[in-house]
Amino acid sequence: MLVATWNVNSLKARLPRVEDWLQQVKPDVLCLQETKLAADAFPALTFSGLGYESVHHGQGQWNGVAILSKVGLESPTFGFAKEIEPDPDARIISASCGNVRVHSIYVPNGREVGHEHYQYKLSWLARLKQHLESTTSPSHDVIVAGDFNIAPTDADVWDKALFDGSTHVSQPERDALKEITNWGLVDTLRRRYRGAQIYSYYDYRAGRFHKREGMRIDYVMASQSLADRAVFDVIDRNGRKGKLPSDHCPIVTVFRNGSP
DNA sequence: ATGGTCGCGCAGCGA
Repeated sequence: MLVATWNVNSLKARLPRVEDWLQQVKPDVLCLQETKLAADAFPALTFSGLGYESVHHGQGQWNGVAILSKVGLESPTFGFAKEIEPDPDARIISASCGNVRVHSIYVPNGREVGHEHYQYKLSWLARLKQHLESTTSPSHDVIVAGDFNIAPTDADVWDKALFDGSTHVSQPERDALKEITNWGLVDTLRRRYRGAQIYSYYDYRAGRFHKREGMRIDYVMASQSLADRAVFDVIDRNGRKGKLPSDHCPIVTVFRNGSP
């Protein structure tokens, strides 16, 4: 099963590229973030024409997450589980694709350390852990994929000194991420390419992409049973090239089929 | 050069 995640930075602006990418890569499951679309503007018919079922949690203008699947799409949920303090933003959607529980997430940016939005980010990460604990078990096949807006280690930013003291690298954010991975998730791409300077996001400004000055803040996280079957991981730099790209690359992981 | 670009929506904010 080929699973991918892509922060498209407006699905309206990016739809032609997403269509092309789907036809070239043919993922079984694609998690999208920052659709920036209202519910009634989501192009479900375009995706069904390409063989994909889809679900979308949108609010229009900002945020918005979706899951596309050609291996089944059952039991969708929108936002956090109902016993958890609700999120005013559309940042998480979950569904079962085949036998895998998939969560497409867009973690808040945080803006600046100490900012109100930074506290919201930490709170959101704690609620994500609660959501995982209350909706599924790490002993099952679980995917949490999306834009985490956290560089897990200093190897995940192009200039450690430049980011010193800013969001995405602060210890409380990294600790909150560790809490989530400790629940039972593996960053399969980082496991395969330990220490490699490879990035998923490049600021549009200053020619960052061409200078390879980015951050790795998007990942496909898999529970252990799935991670044991991960046979291929890649950050698709081609997805960031050419005309009208998102500022994020698609991330792809391939899992071998289950059972021995 | 002390910024640099997008997307939103139509000013200026957010990323």
